[in-house]
Amino acid sequence: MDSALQPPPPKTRRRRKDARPAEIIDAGLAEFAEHGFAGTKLEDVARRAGIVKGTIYRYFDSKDALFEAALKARLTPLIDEVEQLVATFPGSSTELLRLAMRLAYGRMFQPDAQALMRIIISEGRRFPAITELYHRETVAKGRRMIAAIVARGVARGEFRAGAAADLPIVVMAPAIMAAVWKMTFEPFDPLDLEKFAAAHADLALDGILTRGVTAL
Amino acid sequence: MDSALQPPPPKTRRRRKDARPAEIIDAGLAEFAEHGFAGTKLEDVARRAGIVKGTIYRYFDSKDALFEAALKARLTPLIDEVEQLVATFPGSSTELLRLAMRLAYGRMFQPDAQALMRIIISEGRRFPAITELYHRETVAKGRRMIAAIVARGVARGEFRAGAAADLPIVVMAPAIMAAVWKMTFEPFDPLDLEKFAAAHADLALDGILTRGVTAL
Amino acid sequence: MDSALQPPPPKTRRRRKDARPAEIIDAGLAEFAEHGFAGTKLEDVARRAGIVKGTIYRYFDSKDALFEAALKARLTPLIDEVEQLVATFPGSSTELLRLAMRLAYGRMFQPDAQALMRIIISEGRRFPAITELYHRETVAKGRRMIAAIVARGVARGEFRAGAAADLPIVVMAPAIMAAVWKMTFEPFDPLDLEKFAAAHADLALDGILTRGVTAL
Amino acid sequence: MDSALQPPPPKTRRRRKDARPAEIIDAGLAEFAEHGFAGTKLEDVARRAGIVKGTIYRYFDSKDALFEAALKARLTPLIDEVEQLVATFPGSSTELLRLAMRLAYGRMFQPDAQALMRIIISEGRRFPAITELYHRETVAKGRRMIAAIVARGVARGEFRAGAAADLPIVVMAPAIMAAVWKMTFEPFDPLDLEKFAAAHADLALDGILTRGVTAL
DNA sequence: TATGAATGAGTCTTCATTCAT
DNA sequence: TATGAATGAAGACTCATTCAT
Repeated sequence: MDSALQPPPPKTRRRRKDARPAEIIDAGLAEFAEHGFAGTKLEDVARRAGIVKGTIYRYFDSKDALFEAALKARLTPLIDEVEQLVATFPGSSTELLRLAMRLAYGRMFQPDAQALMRIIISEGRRFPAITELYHRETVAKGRRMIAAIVARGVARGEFRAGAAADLPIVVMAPAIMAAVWKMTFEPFDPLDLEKFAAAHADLALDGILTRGVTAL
Repeated sequence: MDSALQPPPPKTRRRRKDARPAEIIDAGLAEFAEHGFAGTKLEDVARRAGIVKGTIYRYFDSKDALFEAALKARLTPLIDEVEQLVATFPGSSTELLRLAMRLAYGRMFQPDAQALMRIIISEGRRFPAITELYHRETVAKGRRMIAAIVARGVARGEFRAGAAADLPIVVMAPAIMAAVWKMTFEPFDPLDLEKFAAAHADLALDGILTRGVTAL
Repeated sequence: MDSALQPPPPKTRRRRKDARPAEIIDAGLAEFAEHGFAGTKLEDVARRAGIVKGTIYRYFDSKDALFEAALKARLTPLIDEVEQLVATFPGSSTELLRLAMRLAYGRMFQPDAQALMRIIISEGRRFPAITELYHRETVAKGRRMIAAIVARGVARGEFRAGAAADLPIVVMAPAIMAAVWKMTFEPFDPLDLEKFAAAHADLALDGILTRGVTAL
Repeated sequence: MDSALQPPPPKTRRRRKDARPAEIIDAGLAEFAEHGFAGTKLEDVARRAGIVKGTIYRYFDSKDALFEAALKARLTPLIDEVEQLVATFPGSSTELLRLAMRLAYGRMFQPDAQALMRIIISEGRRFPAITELYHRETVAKGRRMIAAIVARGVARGEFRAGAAADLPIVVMAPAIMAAVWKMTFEPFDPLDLEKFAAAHADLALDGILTRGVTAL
């Protein structure tokens, strides 16, 4: 997916370490995710990219510019066609929801996506344009997708109408917690993603209440 | 609760610039939450506290020390007695869970708690000791609490055993998403906390599936 | 005259090298005159002022700001009262002109004035605001002064009306050449200022033609 | 005159970007005059010459080398034969002086000569070898020329012996002021060169005093 | 204790210069 | 020969920290 961003290796051997923008962006993303914007030293980015500090400026006007470019490069927009998928999906809404959850988990826990998320949470306030972009291309689309699925389920009588269905993002919410957990507490208290995803699905579909019992 | 950290106002009037540690900590917390550790300038902290940069060093050895002190000061440990509450709670487990959720929401969205959370997410990696402390005093306790509640519900036949009950933190997970959302996307796409909490409770208790239908 | 710009020495002993703005300005002016704006290193300015690079920034926002401040501080405006002097001068216009020339030479060849002039010539294009200020406060006033003197001489029948009297700045012009010469060729071909001033006066008053002979 | 420095265009058509030394020198001279030595970026010189930064190094060893080469290339030595002209000039010394002044003005206000002068004034101190060369080839020769003319005038009884005749450079001095003025204050206070030259001649020949009146 | 000036170790950024193609 | 990428040594500017008062 991201591979489109990295042009194929050049035909002839390169100078020293092959330092095209893409590698700088990779290095930058990693450093920004690790140290935050202010805490990142361009020297470290350069070293990680195998080049020298000054070279960064051949491709990016400033640290800010690199930051924005790096985030934008990795911000892989959710495909809009999902809504069509929803419309044409042959199976049950439960299956569809499970599929969506698998996609979401599969995507959210890619290293790049994790890095991006961490950066957005940490630095978003200072880079509203990027936050807005991220929100528009990823968050909002994801929300529309899950809303469409829930709406379908309700329409077909598979899902309950109610407060949860009215704010369907809550259905996907636990995945965010898992992501935040992983980027924060993993070293002290690792999270078993498989189990968590299963618990998530279990909760989201059936709730915690015993079957047949009317919730308070 | 925090009051223990803020000594009672002195009996006599203070100088215009009243710069005790607590005010420095307040200022520091705010600045750290806003700009991150590396991005925070002690000069700004001082200005916000109404004092002068050098004065900070009268109370804190270094920026690091202030950072740790500020976080520790605001890190209000969850009271351990909750488990007793769970043991002695007279009502239904649903009621108990709703109560816990109210407590959680009431607490997590205090400005201080939000600031703390944001800082932990942003800077946790670089300050493992603090992250660990936060995890121990807040996260782990919260998890034990919710686990106790769920266990009680299951034991009393009110809650389903199953994947969710096995990883009960998932029950509280959506609140985290709300917190992250507020600290990140609120300006672009505000979240109605009341509605969200209601949807959360609705989902957590009943799931999204229609009643009486066995989930796939 | 400039002394007004240098506050009296402080009552108590100073820290290290006594580094108030005025000393930084002195150092800056010297360095700028010697190396031009771009060629001047703030480190050198600091060293010359007996301080450290960073200290400059306590007093000046940037190299630019120091540059402008330094020039403005040394730009001692010509006193406007000269015109009154012209109106009330009791002697002949020749005496008055000689007096003005003495003043001009006495002033233009002060080290500060030389430094200022050299900087204005070298950097004026890049700092139009300063050039304009210099022009307004020094050059234009000087020109008005000489114009007034010449007008007086013409009115009293002492000076010839004619092309020179119509553009009286030409009367003072040779002094500029002397200044430029001194700042440029002095090491190779020193200029005897006394002799030059005498030659200047001789030329300006009598011209090169023999008396009684009508020029071409 | 300069043509010796610019080789004739090649017989065959050139590539689009025709970047021989002469064009680099043109560009360099312009940039140096505009921004000074330190303030000039080779990248800008290259762009102005229609080539690329690295190419400059094919022709010049360093920025310094380009600087010197550029100045030397434009430094058109005054022709030594002037002295012969003086010796053989048929007309009056006044006519001869006027002729010399016309030549001087005609030459000094060429764009190249202006650029050169500005650079010499601005950077001369840092490049004594060039300053000395300029002095030797232009200034000193000019001075000899004017000295010869004045001497002739005095010898023929047309010019007064006296202080001005003893330091004949003062006769030409106003032209320098005009040059400095043009390169510095022209945007704020333009100088009418025709009028100035006329005033200059008027002053230099007749002085400001009324005819028939003994000065001072 | 509080201040504010000073320090100096960084950090970003620029740019003359080199080098492989 | 010309290019354009890369280098690395500065240089402007910042800011945590120190220190005299």
